[in-house]
Amino acid sequence: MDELVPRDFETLRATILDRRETLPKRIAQIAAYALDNPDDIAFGTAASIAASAGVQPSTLIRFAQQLGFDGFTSLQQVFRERLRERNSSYDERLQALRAKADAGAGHRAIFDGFVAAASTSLNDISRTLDEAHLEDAIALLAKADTIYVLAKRRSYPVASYIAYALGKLKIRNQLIESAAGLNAEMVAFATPADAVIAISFSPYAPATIEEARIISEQGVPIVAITDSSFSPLAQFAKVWFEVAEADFAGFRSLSATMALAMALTVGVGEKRRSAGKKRKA
Amino acid sequence: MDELVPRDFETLRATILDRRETLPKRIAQIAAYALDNPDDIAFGTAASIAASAGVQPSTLIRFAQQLGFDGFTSLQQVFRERLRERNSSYDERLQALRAKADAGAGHRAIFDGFVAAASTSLNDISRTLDEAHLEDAIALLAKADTIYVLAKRRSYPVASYIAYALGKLKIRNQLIESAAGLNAEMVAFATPADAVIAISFSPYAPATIEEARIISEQGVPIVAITDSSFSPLAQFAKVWFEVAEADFAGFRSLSATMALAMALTVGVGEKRRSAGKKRKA
DNA sequence: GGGAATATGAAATAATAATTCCAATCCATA
DNA sequence: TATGGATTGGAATTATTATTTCATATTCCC
Repeated sequence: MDELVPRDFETLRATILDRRETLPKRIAQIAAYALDNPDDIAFGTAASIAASAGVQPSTLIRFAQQLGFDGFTSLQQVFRERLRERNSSYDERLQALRAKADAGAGHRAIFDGFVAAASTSLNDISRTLDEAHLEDAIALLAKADTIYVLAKRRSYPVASYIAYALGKLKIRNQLIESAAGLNAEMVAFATPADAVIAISFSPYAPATIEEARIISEQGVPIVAITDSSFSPLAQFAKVWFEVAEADFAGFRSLSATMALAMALTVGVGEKRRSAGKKRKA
Repeated sequence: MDELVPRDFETLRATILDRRETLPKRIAQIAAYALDNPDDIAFGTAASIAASAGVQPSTLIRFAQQLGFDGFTSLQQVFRERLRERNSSYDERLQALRAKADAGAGHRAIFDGFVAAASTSLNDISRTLDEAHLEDAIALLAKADTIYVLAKRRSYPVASYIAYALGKLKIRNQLIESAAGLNAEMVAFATPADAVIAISFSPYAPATIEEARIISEQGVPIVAITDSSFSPLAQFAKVWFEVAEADFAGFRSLSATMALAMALTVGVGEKRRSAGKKRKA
């Protein structure tokens, strides 16, 4: 043995590419197949992989041995490890990144942390979103005259994006902003024929809660996006979604909330378009 | 057989959680282990998994059979398929989802589309972000008296989040909003001792470009987040980032931009904190 | 073109892993 | 507390899969 055995996928890949020219035909064939279909190597049996690649199982083993492994099985470990890595819970990565950032490991670590927090949140909501709630919420919003959008502080960016998207889709909407202190008046215009999208996470902005309470007492149905069933928003809402956003460096991600918000918005647009002919006539 | 066999991981997971209460002790033990360590199930052998979970291999097989599989092997397929899925390029998934949404496959497909678009964008920026630019941008912003934040329309939510985060971090900042039409005056206050974060994507909001031009002519350094080197913002900027956001149903994701924006913001906070003693004294 | 070294195919063999079976144990119920 | 049914442990069996072997083919020098 004149060499170290590649223990991780990237090294292995580099080694293979490096020797590509010098490999015998069939071995090169399996080498190419391995780089093109790493998942198959990870999961398949020697026989099945060999068949897919159009070689004999023994060739596959020779390939592994040529790379310094003692057999196909240990080569396969590297491919499996790769999947594990790639897949290793974002939560763990996030944990590691938080530690790294705390230790002052540069700004790239901070950036990676935010990316990981966003990814975690997206994974999470993807798993937990209740489809029936989504349908209910869209149905409710689609028949509203005006959609009011209510969110402050940290959640405000989501509200402003919803308002932008609704505008683009030509859906009448009103963002309840606090700039001029006219919120109470704005809220007073809402009727049961309208609807509200309200967004708030712990610690809940008091103004959001208060306005949600008032508006629900006027009989206006509310779709809420919040973070737990104990949220005061949940009790005012006709339909509510629980969204758990991962946080990093003290700032929670908005990615999951954004995705849900956009799905609601575009969903409403779709629903109106397909139901439009009847009503608008 | 009184039931359908779960063919995908999510269904399987739901089935397991559903029956958790009614399962015999050892079976419940392996069930919990399976949900906690899905990767181990995907790659391990019946014997190794059983050992890790503290049960007999036969129990593992009974577990599988109880769920309707005909053995451990077919149960394992589901866990392997999950890894394959998770790992299969988000781009391909996005493609499929777009088609599905176009075909009117319900609102869940729309939601999945936005999640996939966000994930794709995050993956992408994670790969392509230039670390040196990040350092430069943070250095530039950290020494600014006031950070001006400039973005309209689609990018406005990002700007508002930046402003919120800067405020939280006690960093003086000014969001250039258009509400009262006083932008020109606001912009006129900026000096070369300040800095700007400007965000704009094609089709570039004319107001953003115009204000960026004016402010750069006043000698105020600009950090830009935009989508190509041809962007008019890029030419006014001292440092600029290229961010490619995937789009779905006509709306581009903001997740990558958000992650970058947060990294800049928190990065500036960090830098100020570590340099603070010198300057503030 | 001849011959040695190398590469390949196919089947035999060895290893490993899944499954089955049965005795022992646990648990609920009368 | 006895009894039947369900559950569990552990070894025996069966199936599957990796590896080895050897005969055959190919390639590369001289």
